[in-house]
Amino acid sequence: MQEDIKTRLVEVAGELFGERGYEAVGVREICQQATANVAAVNYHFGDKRGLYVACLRHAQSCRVDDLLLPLPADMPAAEKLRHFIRGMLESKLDPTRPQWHLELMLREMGRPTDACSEIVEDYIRPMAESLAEIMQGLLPGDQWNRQTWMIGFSIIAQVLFYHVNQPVVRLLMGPDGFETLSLDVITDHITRFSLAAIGQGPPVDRNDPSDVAAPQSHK
Amino acid sequence: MQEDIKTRLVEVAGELFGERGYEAVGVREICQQATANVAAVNYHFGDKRGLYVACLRHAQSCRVDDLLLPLPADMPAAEKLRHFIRGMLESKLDPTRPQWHLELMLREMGRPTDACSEIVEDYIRPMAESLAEIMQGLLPGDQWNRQTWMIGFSIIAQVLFYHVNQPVVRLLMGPDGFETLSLDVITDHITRFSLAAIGQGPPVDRNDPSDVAAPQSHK
Amino acid sequence: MQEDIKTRLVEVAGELFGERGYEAVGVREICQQATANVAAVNYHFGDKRGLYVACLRHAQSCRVDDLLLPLPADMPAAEKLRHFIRGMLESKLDPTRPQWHLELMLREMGRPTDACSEIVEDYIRPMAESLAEIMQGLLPGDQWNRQTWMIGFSIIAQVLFYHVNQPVVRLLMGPDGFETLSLDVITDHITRFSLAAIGQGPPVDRNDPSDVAAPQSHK
Amino acid sequence: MQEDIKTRLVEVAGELFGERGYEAVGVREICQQATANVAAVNYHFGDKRGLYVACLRHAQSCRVDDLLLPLPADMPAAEKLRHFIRGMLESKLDPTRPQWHLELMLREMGRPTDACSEIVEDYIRPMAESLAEIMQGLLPGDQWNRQTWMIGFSIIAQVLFYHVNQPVVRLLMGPDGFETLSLDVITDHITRFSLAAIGQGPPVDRNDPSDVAAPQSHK
DNA sequence: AATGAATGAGCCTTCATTCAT
DNA sequence: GATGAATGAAGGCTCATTCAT
Repeated sequence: MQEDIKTRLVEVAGELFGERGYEAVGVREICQQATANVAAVNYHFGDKRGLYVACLRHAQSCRVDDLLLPLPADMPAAEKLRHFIRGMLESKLDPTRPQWHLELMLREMGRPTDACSEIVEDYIRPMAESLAEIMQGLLPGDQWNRQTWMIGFSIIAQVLFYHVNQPVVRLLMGPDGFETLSLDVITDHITRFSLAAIGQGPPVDRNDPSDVAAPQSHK
Repeated sequence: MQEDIKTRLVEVAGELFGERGYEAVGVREICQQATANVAAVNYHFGDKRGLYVACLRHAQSCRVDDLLLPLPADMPAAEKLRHFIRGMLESKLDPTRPQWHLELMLREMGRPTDACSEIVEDYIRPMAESLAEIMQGLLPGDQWNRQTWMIGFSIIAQVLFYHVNQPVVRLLMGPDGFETLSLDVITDHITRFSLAAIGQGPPVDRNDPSDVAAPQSHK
Repeated sequence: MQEDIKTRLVEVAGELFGERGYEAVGVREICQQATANVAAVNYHFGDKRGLYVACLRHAQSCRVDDLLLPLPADMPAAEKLRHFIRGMLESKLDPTRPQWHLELMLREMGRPTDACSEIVEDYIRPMAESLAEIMQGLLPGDQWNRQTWMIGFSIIAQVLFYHVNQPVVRLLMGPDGFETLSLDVITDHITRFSLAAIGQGPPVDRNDPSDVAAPQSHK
Repeated sequence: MQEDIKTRLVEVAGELFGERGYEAVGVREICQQATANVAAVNYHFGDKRGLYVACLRHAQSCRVDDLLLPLPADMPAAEKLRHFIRGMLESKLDPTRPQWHLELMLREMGRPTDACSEIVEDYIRPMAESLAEIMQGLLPGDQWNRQTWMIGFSIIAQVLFYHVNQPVVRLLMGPDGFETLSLDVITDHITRFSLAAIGQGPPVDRNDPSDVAAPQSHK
């Protein structure tokens, strides 16, 4: 038997909202793809916006779980960071999992609606805490001073960049250059760049020949 | 006498597009706010999309010039980088100029339309080249290998983060904490973080007491 | 209870289209006269053109049946022709049935759209075949050579003339003269003219005094 | 030097109106094709309808002349009739002369506007008189009784049929059959059909083999 | 005399939503 | 509880027309 209609509606709508934005998607299309009645959205969620926040909530409830899975205690902090970064990047590039969860969040963060603060508390802050914990392993000290925030932002920023600005990156580097930016390459770069910035690794070298030849030497 | 109607249309529309996105804004509203006729958009710009790209072009033409002003040749490369970063950040926070210029571009980059490649070529690429030149001063070598791109992206990413995710940052740090993130503080952090990452400066230290007390020691 | 809304829409639209043409009629006006919502046209017929072809189909389905009713096998061929001609003329003058059915078809024939070929096949060709059959009774021979077509056209042409050019005829003959053109008079004239043309009756004589006095001697 | 703007406007507009109908043609298109200003129509003709009636008048003034050119007095009446029929048909099929004059008239006759009665008096009635004169040569007698009118209508009707219903004829006969309907063939048929109908020629025979082989034996 | 920039009414269509079933 | 037919508001756009020049 097919899934619950409400669930189906949320999943279809989430995907479309993530893909094309709130305004560009019509309820007709959503209901049709979910094999539901046109009135189903209004019946189950009050109105279109109600469905949107339902998607947001669903996305956050799903994501929190697998982004925060505890890493082995004996893993080196640098390796934990790499996992964290890779985990965030993965959802965008991994075609096997629905990417709209993160997509939707990013959209919400870029231009916050009423539901934004909720998202931040339930989704973003846990992630930030997770990252803070990792950094605590790298640079023990006071946990939440401004400096810590900013370092965290610098790391997250790099991840988000590849997430959000993919098309611009493609245009800048050309299709061929862009193709070489595998998940591994990006993960490796951000990790090394960030570790070096906080004095926990060797600096990144533009002229490092190993980079071009064997992008992921630390895998 | 009031401004040229075409200009007024672009300014009003740009603001609204930047604020709410292309689809969420109607030409009727634009024309009303610009005290213009409903048909004015179609008359002057062909159609709504035409007005949109006109906004995009206007935004880009305003921005490009002042971001690329040549820096003194004798300025240290590290200082040039700081200026570059500060320049980008400034445009967001400077209240004397309409902020929709950047808003609109960010929107376009996040969900590129046909006009995106043009923006990239005319606005983004020159900026990238400007940054590459600075980096050439810091780390002489091949100019455009992949490593170079990624380092550039890591720097830009941090700047964009504070542009795009301002509301999230405020929510995470709380209003008080957020207030301390002056333009100087952010500039300083990104510059130091990036220089350290490429081995051109001391690592960033979360526990550095000087940071909290006197954020911008290099000013 | 009032008629089905779809029917009402077709009837109102058909009348207006027949009266003023496709382009000169707006959906607003149609819906208003049919006491329906503005969106009703698009909901029920897809778009305005959809309503138009619906009108066309309705018109054709109403007409086809009663024009083709089989005539008694023992009726003389000449009499069959008279019935055929009278049948065609009747539909124009019969006040009990909406005259827009024919109006619309004539319009379509004069300036054919995509739907024209359909009308021709479903409405015109059966009529042509019906006429051909009658002529086969008058002049046995090959059924569909070019000559046959042209004779048929000459007959139909006369009927259509009185349909289409009624106002011109009135102006030319004056109101009084026009009044004497009863259905019987016209039927009689066309029948006699056509029969004479193919050698199946006495020639028409402009000076025949019986005509003026007792127009329909064969009634 | 180029023609007068007013003339150019009338000619371009007449052609377009004749081709696509009044409503389907915009003043923009007219002015553009006439290399005139958008406001020229309103300036010279008051409004769009003013231009339309100007076209009508122009058409009538042109047509009257060459349709009524006096035929040689010694020409047999039957031959005069053939010339008359051919003259009317010609304007449609002859590509060297602008066909919109007649086109426009037919349009006006089919659905008369305010200008119709004027057209009838200035254009149609002279034509009718011309035809009546020819018929007087064929069947001397009272000039304007009803019978005369109807015979005239029967002749005109056939001509108009091929004029107006060209597309339907094409669909009915198929493209190949239609191609054989040259100007000569049609002229010949109508002439023979009409002469036979009034007892001034041999009847038309569907099975006449000469027709198929040599369509215009009387040429 | 003639222009062309600018107008506002109107066009068809699509939208999210509602209501009787 | 759930539907789908039907709604009215709003969408972007084109139109014939006008007015200052």
